[in-house]
Amino acid sequence: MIIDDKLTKEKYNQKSIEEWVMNYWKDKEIYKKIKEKSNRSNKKFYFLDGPPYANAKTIHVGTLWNKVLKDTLLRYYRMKGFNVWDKPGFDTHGLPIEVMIEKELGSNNKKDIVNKIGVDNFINRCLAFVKENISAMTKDFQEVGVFMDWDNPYLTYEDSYIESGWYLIKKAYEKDLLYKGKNVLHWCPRCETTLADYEVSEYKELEDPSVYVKFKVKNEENTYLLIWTTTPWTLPANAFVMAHPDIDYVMIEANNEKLILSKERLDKVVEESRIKEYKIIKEFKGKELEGLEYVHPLEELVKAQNELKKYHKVVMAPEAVVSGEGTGLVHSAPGHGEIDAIVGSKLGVPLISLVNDQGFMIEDAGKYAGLYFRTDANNEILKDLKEKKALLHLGKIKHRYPVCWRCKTPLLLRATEQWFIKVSKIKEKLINEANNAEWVPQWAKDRFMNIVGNVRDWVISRQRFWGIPLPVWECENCHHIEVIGSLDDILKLNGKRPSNMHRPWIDEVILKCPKCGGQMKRVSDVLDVWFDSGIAFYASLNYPRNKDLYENLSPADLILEGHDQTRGWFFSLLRSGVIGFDSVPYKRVLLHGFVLDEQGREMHKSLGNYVSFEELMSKEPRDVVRLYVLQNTTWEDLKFSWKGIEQLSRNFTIIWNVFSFASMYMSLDKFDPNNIKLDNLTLEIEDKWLLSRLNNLIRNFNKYYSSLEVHNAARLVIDFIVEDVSHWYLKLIRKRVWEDEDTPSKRAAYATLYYVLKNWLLLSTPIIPFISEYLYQKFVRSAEPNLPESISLLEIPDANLSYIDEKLESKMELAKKIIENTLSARMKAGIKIRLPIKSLIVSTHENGIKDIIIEMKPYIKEMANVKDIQVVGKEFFEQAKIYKLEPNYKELGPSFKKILPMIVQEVKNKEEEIGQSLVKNGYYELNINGEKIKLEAKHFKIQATYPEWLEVSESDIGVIAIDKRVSEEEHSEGLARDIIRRIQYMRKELGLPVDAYIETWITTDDNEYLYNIKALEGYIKNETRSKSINYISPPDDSYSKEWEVEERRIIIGIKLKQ
RNA sequence: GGGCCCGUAGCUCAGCCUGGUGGAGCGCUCGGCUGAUAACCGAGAAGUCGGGGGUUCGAAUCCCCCCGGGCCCA
Repeated sequence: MIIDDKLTKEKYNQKSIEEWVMNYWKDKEIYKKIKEKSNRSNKKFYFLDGPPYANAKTIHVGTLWNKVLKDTLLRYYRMKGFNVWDKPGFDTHGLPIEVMIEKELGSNNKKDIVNKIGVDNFINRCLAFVKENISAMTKDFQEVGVFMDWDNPYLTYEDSYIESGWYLIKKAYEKDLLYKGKNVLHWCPRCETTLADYEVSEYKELEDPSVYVKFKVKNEENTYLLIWTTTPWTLPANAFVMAHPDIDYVMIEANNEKLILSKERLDKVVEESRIKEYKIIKEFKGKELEGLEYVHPLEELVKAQNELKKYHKVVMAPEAVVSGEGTGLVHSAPGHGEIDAIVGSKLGVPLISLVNDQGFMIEDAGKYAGLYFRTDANNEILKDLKEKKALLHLGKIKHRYPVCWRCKTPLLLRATEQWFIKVSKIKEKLINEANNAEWVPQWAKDRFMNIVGNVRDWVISRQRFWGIPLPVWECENCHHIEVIGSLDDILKLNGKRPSNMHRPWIDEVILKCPKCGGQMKRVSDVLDVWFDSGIAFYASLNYPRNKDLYENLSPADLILEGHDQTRGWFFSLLRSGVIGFDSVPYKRVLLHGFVLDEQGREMHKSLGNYVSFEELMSKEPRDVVRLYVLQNTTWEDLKFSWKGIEQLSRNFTIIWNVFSFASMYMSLDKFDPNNIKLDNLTLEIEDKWLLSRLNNLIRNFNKYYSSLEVHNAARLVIDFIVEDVSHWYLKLIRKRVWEDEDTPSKRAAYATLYYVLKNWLLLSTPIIPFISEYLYQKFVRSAEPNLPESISLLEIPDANLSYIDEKLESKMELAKKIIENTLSARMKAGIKIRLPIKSLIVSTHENGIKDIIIEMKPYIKEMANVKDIQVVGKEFFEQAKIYKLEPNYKELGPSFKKILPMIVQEVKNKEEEIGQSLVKNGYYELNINGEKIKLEAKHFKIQATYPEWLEVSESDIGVIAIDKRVSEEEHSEGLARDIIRRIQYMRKELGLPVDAYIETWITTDDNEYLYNIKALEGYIKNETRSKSINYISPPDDSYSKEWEVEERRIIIGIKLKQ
């Protein structure tokens, strides 16, 4: 079938195109058909989707970028013949969702959930909420054309997923990696719950005591370590003092006491404590303090100190010593500080917390038992320190202090019992396995390896409800522990299958202790929500219930997420992979950036710079949005700008115009693309050039996709259609397709253009699938109806290397350069393009260029509107140069004295000749009164110019000049073009078909002008499809118009010739 | 405080790995074109390549320090 003209008649509207395509895909079940085709392939590609957190009804623009990036790669691999695994996922558990539901149900704390709401109600509400979000988010993803298996996502709340999670916990247990221990976490004493890191996000300006406390050095008279704290209530739990080994410390004497503190802080401490006089006794590095023992001032008042006093000495902990505050000596209570706990655990210090769930000091706090930590306990402790003369100074500080974001109660750090996985034990294995994955960009791997190298044990337990239940049962009788790996394990221990794997139902499962036969109950914790997504690599494949699938697909060929996931998901996958399977579960990782606002700040609703998905999609077409995010350097942040999108969208008009142009002329000439073999046609140079460019594009496109440089591929695809096809090729073939006759040259142009556009559509499909599908249907498939139903069912080709001709491409580049230079010379000379130029003169210092110019002559002539091109040697311009000599009297005077006026006269007469010689030889000999006189270059200021008629422009190719002399004939040719342009304009105004013939009338009162027009009648007739031109006033039934052309009045009339 | 990334024209960004006279698009000014026309073409103005130091014959590029922004951690 032939190309039809539907496209030409259609007005371009990207949004309605996209609606059409959406409906088409739906009606024809295109995704299903793509999957069927993909599934037949035996080249597997396991893509693992990082599950977005299902806590909202719409997605963030960053999430859109994430999925579009995934989509473009999946589409690419499918069109490269891979069997692509594309199951999407959603992350559904966790505290943030619990809190949202709590708010909705009016719950204030954990007790409310248990007593007022009921855990079962609460969980059901969480589940319903998450389900609503998942379907809303799915709609958003589908909206931007993300082709993934949306009917079969993996959901972390499903029973099968939970069971898969248990598998890993059991694995860890079997490998002796699971243990129960203490960990310091933020705690809200009102809500009686621990808060995860990401919940500690709200701070308040609060006032606290700022105190310098003296810890007496053991066995030294009157010598004290000076520590600083804003939390006196932690002093009873003090275990040791931390110092920095490399910074300078001093011992000073003041008020008959010796105090040890850091040199840097000395001035500040002296000032604050109002010490009037002191002297420095000693100066030394912190290292020297190591092991120095001290006596705690409250030792006798606090029961727990009986245990803690064994550890009272200075330890080296550079990570704990912050410059710019305190004294360089940090009081450490491992039960109440994060760094303290880490340092303490290395020393084997127990994590002793002296505060209970409600914030009151416990019995072990001795004298302070029963007092609330930040108020009564603080006061009582400060009073005692004063009494014991251990308080150097008591001040006040206002600082940012974390508060509970629900009840605004100040938080405290507190050691609690938690379940851990001993990741530190498998650190070496983690490092080895991490090394097996490839990262794009490469620097991401450095970042990752740094994180892996600093791994700590993993706290997996949370005292919450909406999460994977910790599969640990404990015997009430003998405290034996069983770790359950599956439902089968439950049945084996006489347990009943729960109706739902979540709390509270799972808590009702009672097992029979295999040791003593007693009742075993589940430990009430749930798992950290990070656990969930970390097991996706096997849990999403229904492992271990279906082992084949996992064994066939694993490891994942590709994962890709934002760079914040380096420590997040990428790491948790590695960790779970090594715990459960001794290997890294992915081969390649691609990082993408964040979407920031135009100034590079994070988008926040409160900052007013937030762009919602809804707003974006209502304003911009899908393909434009896709291209916008995809062309941004993938791993760098995207500074979102409406203007940027706007600019990018202009490319789409060009794409449309290219196809519209093609379909207009092809349909006019009834071009049938079926059964055409390019190699059988007589291709012109520009055809061969475009075919070379296309295949170079295909080659680079494939290269970029396989190296995951999607942005480079996207830029290339757009550049090609805009620069090579639209701006260059179409211009070159205009003359050829405007011919009436059916010439082989025209056929070749159509065949080339069709081949190129069809292949280009294939490349553009993964990036902008909507317009690609549309143009495929309307342009390609309407002529080749036997092609597959969707462009996505075709394959992206490999480059046909035989078409690539680098030499030809560089020849074209050269021609372009010459044309540019010619146009530049025209500009300077003020000769518009309509006026033909008689001669273009090019001199070059490179051999070979001459041949190229001769070969490319037709293009240069056509594009620059020149009649002839001369290639000359470089001496041409040297000889053409005219030299102006300005006498330099300072030099001439002393040399020639009296005869100088005669010399100057003579020089004026022979200026050009002398100038030439001075430049060439450096001297010129002159005869004055029979006397030989040697003139040198230094005697003149030499200025070189070119003759008037030559406009010269110099470039890296050589020197290019145009002959500015425009003949009368050429001038009138320019005038003829003026006429032609106006007739064309009128034709268009009348809405005449491109191929219609007309009759034309021209009158003007300028007879000379009319004469010139008459001389060019043939040319004008041909260009305007005029059957005849009459030089009388146009008849009434014609369409006529009065024009002004270079200050002449001209009346032109045209009429359709039937 | 630590690790990594980014900083190039008014704006958005290439170039940096592998050192050799600073680029593109948009915007701006001027001009042109007119059967793809809400398109297109040309010219021009515009840069301390974040700052400083080093290596080198030569640094946007390699090294060190600092400043600003981002992510992750402390």
